[in-house]
Amino acid sequence: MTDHKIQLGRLTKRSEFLYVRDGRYRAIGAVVIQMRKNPGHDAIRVGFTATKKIGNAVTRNRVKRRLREVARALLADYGLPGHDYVFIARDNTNGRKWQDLLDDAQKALITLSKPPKTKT
RNA sequence: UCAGAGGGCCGGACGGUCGCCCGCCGCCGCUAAAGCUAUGACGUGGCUUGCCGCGCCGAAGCCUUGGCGAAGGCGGGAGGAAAGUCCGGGCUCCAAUAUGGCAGGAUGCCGGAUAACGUCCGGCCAAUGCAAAUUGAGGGAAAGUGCCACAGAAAGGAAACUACCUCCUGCAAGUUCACUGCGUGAAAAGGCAUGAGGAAAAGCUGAAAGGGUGCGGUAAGAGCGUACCGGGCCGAUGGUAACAAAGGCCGCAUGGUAAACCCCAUCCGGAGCAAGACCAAAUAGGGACAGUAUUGCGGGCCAUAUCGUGGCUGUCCGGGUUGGUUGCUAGAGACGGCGAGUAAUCGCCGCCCCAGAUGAAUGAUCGUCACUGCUUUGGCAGGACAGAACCCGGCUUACAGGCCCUCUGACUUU
Repeated sequence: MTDHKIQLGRLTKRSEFLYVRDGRYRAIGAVVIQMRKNPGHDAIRVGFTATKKIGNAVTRNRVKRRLREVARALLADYGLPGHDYVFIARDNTNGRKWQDLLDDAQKALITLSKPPKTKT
């Protein structure tokens, strides 16, 4: 159980998003998750991205809120400390059922938490 | 009841679980500054030699104020268009954006409202509609210039052309009559051609053809005359005005286009909260003040008046970029009542505080009930347009579904 509060940090600068973009990523269902180890801290930090391809400002806001709830529900259990995450919305994120969206993100996070098989 | 016109309003509701942003409250912790003191340090005096008095310093102690952090409590938290960024203002800077002119731009019936507007309200005129109503860049075409495609004879000082009418001359054939013989003469009407004149009524066109129709008139015609319609000029009178208009005169004279140039009138400096101000960090040009020289430069351009700035010397210090703070939300403010006004709107009183984020909060999820559609009547789907970003007043555009009020026309009934 995770009774202790895990403080989720927030990515706010463009350079931080660009840093995570060069890390590992996994796309399942309606969500794409990028992850990269950040030696500068040992917390879990997260950012969200919804491009204009998703829709107008109202849909982009709603999609980012859903992804934020997904991250709050899952990262405490499946996130690795000292890593930065970026959740990217896809075209069907808005219409995806809530339980399916949770499953997608959970699978992606489990895959990412295992060490990579082929190390380059 | 059906069809239609105008205006106003709402933009699902309730609950469970888990969260976000801002403000306030009190508690705890940390921290900064000021103040107070001893069981403290120092100086000095007294004496019974380890106590007392005085002065001063000064906390890890007390107290006051401020800041930060975390558990908690309370309050608030997207729209009618928040949108497009199309107008108008407030606010800020641009070295002063002052006065006059030019250029450029915008607006354009009249009156009112307003901080202002290209907005709104009321009215006038024109067009459309049976009507309620709607629409209108709605000043000037006798200041000037330009343009009027295609078609058409002609697209603008009214003339040329076709066709029409009259007259002169010429031509050849025919008709009739006479003489007579295979021809001659005469006559009237007509044909063709040239010329002169009349007239602008007819000419397929075109968005538009220099008033229209009828009758008379005439060689043919013509406002040539006349009746009606249309038009122009003057205009009693009404209205603040746009404008309306009784009546009179004129046979009728200056086509359209100013979302073509232009003319007239009114208004307008530019850029925008990524404006601007402050703090911290770190690398090259640099900045401030004083003295000196007196000319150049500086609003889109010119002139006037001030104003700012540049060169050199001396002294003293820090700006682009990144991050943070501020600007930042109490305002042409919301609601209610009364009053003025046809209305837009304004005045007074009462009451309230109602988002301030910055990779950007204002929610995610589940259930119930309403709503809409389909349906085998059990249920199954769906929820429009759309997200504050300095703030107001408008305009424009988008919008599922629903509610209310007023008015018009037709039909039916009483």
